[in-house]
Amino acid sequence: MFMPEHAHNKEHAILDAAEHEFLTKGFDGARTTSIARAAGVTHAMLHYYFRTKEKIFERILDEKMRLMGESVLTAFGTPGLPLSERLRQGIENHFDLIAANADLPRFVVNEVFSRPERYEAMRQRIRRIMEPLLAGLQHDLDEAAARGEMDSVDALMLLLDIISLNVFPFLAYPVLEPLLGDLAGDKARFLALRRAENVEIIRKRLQKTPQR
Amino acid sequence: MFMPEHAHNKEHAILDAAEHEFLTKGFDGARTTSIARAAGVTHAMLHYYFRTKEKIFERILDEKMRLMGESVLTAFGTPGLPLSERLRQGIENHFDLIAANADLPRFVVNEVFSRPERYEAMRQRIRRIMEPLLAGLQHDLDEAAARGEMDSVDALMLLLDIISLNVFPFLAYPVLEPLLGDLAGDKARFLALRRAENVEIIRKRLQKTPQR
DNA sequence: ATATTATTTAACAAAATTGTTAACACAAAG
DNA sequence: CTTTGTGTTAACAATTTTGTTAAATAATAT
Repeated sequence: MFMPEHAHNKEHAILDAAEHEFLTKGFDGARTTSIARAAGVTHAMLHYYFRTKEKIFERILDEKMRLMGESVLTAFGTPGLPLSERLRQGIENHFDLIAANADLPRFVVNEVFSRPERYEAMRQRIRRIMEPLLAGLQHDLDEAAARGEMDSVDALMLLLDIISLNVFPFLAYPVLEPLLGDLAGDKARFLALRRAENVEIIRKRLQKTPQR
Repeated sequence: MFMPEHAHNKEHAILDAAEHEFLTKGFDGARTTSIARAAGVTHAMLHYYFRTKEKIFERILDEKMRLMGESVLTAFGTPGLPLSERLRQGIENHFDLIAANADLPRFVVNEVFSRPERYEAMRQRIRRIMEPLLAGLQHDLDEAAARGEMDSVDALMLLLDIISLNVFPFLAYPVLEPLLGDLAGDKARFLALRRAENVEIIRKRLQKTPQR
């Protein structure tokens, strides 16, 4: 029976169960006993493998923050395309990545943004990921503006526009749902419309104001 | 010593302390003993006035949800102005109301959006507040579009654009802060820029695409 | 085979947390 | 003054929750 020794069955089962528990209930609402039950192990095993609830949580949080940063990078990182096309693809990729991890935004808002000590530890990582991306984007935006192809904008403001528009609907969906009228219940169709709207609003934001 | 009997000193002190505790820590993270300590009463008083932790929480949640709905209504409710001006004022008022209650969005995202049973109870209220507002806005948008003054848009999509853009920066501020560069630490200045950006992006969204 | 190390279990322990209760204080009403 | 109702306190209780530990079992190495 060969099995790579890093893939402890139970350790992995615990991490899977913990991910679900922490993502849906948050750190304070999560119960180690509930994680153990879902993983099919006694709760003493949690402590054997991870010592404390905090340590399991950190494992999950680290992974999710990495995914979050990665999603921004891979979404907007495609080079070799005209800027407007790169942005359109970036918005769509970013939207799709969030759609595929729809509970991630709320988790990050809950667990990171509300605890200064947690995001203190991530400041550096965030900067190292975002600053080069912003610098490159700003460079391209400035060039396009100098050629008169686009309105001049600040890269951070533009990225914040995009992320706000892409993320917020997933946070607010439960409250939105009763307002959707004819497309209530048809989440997929709403999301498709929303994705298109986000592309369109950013396209128009960058459009040069017509001279009159 | 006259004192309106509904203004029990301690009852009010408990509600104040509970508001702070629940807003900053959420239902699961909040401790009734901590609320009692902050209010300067024994924790038995909490149960005397409110029976259970749940009941105190509901009081706070109800008030905050009302404030949330009210903020949208009062922000966009000003009649008798041209639509573009009404929208500009609406965006600015809504932004300012959130800025004055900066911990509200996270609270609502945490406590309502993640608990189906909680927002189930609010569906009706949300509909009764939002549907007339949306219908009125859609009417005006359609008129302006028919006159050729504006691009044609769906009112719900437009409102979601605005709320996304206004709310998200407050949710994400802790993560944004290290990226602000020269205006890091100067939250007021960043928020002023952000408010202006939100007005501008919506203005351009509604702008008719130039014929070519 | 034996020794050593890793994994697993069940029972226990400590602390925290929400909620209850009986007694007490005190003002107002009769 | 006595009664009645409200507010208040301290002590207690029940449960939950995280974490520990000693003993049992399985795996691995010597």
